[in-house]
Amino acid sequence: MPQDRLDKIITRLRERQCRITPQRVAILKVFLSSQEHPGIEQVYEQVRVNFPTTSLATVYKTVHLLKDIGEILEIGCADGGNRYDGNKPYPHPHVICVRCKKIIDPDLATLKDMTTEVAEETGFRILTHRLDFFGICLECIEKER
Amino acid sequence: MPQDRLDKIITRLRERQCRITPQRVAILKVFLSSQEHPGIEQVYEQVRVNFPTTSLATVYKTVHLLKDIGEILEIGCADGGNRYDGNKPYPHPHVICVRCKKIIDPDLATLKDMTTEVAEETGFRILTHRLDFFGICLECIEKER
DNA sequence: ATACATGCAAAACATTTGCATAAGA
DNA sequence: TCTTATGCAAATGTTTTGCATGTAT
Repeated sequence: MPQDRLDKIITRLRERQCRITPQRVAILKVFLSSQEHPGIEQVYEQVRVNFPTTSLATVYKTVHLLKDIGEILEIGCADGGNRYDGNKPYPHPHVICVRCKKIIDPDLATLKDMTTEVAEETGFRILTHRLDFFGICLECIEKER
Repeated sequence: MPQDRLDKIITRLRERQCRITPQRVAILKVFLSSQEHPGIEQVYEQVRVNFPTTSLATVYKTVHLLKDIGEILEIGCADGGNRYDGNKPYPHPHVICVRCKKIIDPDLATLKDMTTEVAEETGFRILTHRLDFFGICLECIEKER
């Protein structure tokens, strides 16, 4: 778990006069130590291992806060519940298995100046983007045989 | 409104032993004649002009059906309600204004063999993808001054 | 005639909100 | 101390579902 990043985020929260509560730290640690793009429910369950009184509302509020300050990225999954990326909180592609819901981050050589290209063509001031591929992962293809 | 496409979809529905009801035809016509990527509520209101007894549930069920057979594309808008594209029901990029919710389809020179690239790198069988840019359109930039 | 679709209301979810209480600073 | 965060329950908004009735074929 990247301790330096945790410290950096805590500092940023303090600067915003946000209070550093045990719940917030616990939620942050779940995001920073998870490679599985957890959803709200997973974060909630993880946090309740050590802080059993934590409420779902607090998880939602904290996630909203972290999203607002740009320290986690929301992956709109449309179907059941959003997922979040706390390790690479900037726009990047995802590959999502529609069977097991696994999400991985591919390396894409393409996808360079697409944002620039879109801005020039549309006149939009582009703030962010999302690029998600949906398919079936190797393991699920095997299982289907 | 592309009459030939409407006929083609109706034929496909018949082949699936689906019944061609006035509500379904009305919903289809809204999708085929709209360039504004309507949401459920817009379709509902449009359809009720001519068929005032139509229920929201019927709109949802028909949208689900059309999505299933691949004749409309769902644009996951995460925030308030999904939007749909009945004119280009295959994956293509969108540029979405976060202020006025306008959605336009840009022409992108890039974005060629990205799906192939992802499939090769991850082993996934890629079924579909989405590429959405979020920003502020020219009109909304003006209004903000 | 007989499936299948409709429309209504209720249910199911995810998420947000109001407010009294608890607890960081 | 004083303000902000928590936790609960209720509210919200979207989408789904069960079922009796209606209707396309």
